Amino acid sequence: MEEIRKRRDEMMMKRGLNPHISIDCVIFGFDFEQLNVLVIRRGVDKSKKKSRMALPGDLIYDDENLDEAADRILNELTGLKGVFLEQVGAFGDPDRIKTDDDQEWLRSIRKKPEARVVTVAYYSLLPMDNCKLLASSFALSAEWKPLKEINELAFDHLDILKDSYSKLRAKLATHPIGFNLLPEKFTLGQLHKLYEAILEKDIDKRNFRRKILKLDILTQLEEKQTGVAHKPSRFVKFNEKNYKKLSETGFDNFSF
Amino acid sequence: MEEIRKRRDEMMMKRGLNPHISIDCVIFGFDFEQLNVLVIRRGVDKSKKKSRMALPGDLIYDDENLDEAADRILNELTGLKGVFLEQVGAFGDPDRIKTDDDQEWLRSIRKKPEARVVTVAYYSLLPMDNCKLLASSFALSAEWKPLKEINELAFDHLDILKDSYSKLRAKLATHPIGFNLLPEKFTLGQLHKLYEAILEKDIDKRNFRRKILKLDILTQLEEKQTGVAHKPSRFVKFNEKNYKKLSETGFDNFSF
DNA sequence: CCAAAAGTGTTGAAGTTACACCCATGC
DNA sequence: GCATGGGTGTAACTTCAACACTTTTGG
Repeated sequence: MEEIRKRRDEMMMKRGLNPHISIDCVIFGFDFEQLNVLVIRRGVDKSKKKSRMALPGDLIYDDENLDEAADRILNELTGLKGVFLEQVGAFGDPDRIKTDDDQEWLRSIRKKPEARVVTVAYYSLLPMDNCKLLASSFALSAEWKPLKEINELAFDHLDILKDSYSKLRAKLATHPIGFNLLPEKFTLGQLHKLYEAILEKDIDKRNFRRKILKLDILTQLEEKQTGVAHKPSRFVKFNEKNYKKLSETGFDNFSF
Repeated sequence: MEEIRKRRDEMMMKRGLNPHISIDCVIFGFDFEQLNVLVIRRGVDKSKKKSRMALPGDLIYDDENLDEAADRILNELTGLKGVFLEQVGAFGDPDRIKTDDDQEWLRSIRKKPEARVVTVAYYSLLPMDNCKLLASSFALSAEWKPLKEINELAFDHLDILKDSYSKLRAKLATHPIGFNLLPEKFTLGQLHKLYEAILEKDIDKRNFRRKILKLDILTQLEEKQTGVAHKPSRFVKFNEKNYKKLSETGFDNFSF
């Protein structure tokens, strides 16, 4: 703990941490069954009761903009670069630091633990497979947790998570972003399950396939699944060009 | 100028201005012809060249949350309370203060003009009629300007405006929010023009009316227009209950 | 042979688009 | 009487929702 603070203090000297603005990231991953969120252990475990987990986040540096800071946090934690990342918004209730536990945690990592901090939340979609979970300057450890099982988080992180999730669902209704949660090659069945998991409802298989295919953003590959105990599915990947275009325009609807 | 700073300094003593976070508001109004935006004059007119205009905005107080701060700014400027207000997001490029002009303005109103400030942007929709334009602690004067004629603004306010506008359009495609720009009683023709103005395209009159009416959020009134040189239109107003419900759920579409 | 997911079409209902004329009013 | 926007219906087309069976593989 003392170590962490020391290292951070050194960093601050060099680069200029801004103690008033932080970034928190809601990192979504899909394990082909359900939606998961990356949460960190803070490690204030003094009194043996398990401390609440938190969203990964950090203060920003004075020489980086908000998107860059979010990118940095994501990269420190997962080793990934250039993944889907979108701002959710700013959260800044004066009383967002609620519990003693939270306060203790802040004292352990911040120079001015009592200062009001406004946090800017981002959500990110990434393929869970080629993603390591690294300890980092702001997290003792990190782990994936099913979205449905997350009932409490430190600070106002549960609010942030809820907002992020509803933003994800809204965006999914107008933009083909779900793909960001899957590996490069995937099957329509996986995509189908992904939509069902995010939207929390059953979707008719035939209608789903028709609708997705009509978007014309997928290229069918020759390669098939192996080692599955059922008829193997053909893999698909993006048609990058069409996908980009559609990602920008979206397929809005009350459209006239 | 000196006056303004003095008054603000007093306020800060009492209440605690947070010099690191500001709020900027994009206030949209509709004059039955086109979309307008409320911009303020900053009044740094020393060198006689007209200074650029800006979005209304202010630092936040330490005891108010972000939504409250936005509400306060809006209320100071227009006298209105409880109007439609939605967060756009945080903007915080380290170099958002671009010109000498901007820097001079900051020196005139802020204690620490060189500090990095992250701003949280909101957009607001309000009926232009019962809205006064008041000078306020952060604006010498305010005026409506057609959106289309705004080609430059101070700081990064033009970026904020663009983002707000596209957020407005996206939201309009899924939620019946356009009504917030109209007075309590309005005609379908006015609403039609409003949609055309925001979406920047012609919309077939009959299809528009059918689609809007099918939402079942309007109540037809007996009262008709007077003093118009054509067949007078019946006024309509909301069915509050249905409107609320639809505002929350939206009428999304890629929906399965 | 059994379990498990892949893959495939049709039909009826609902929604969308495009389009033209008469009406009520002020001047 | 003329200019202006208000108000109305239909037909062709597209999209959507609901629904069941055969195929391929592993075990």
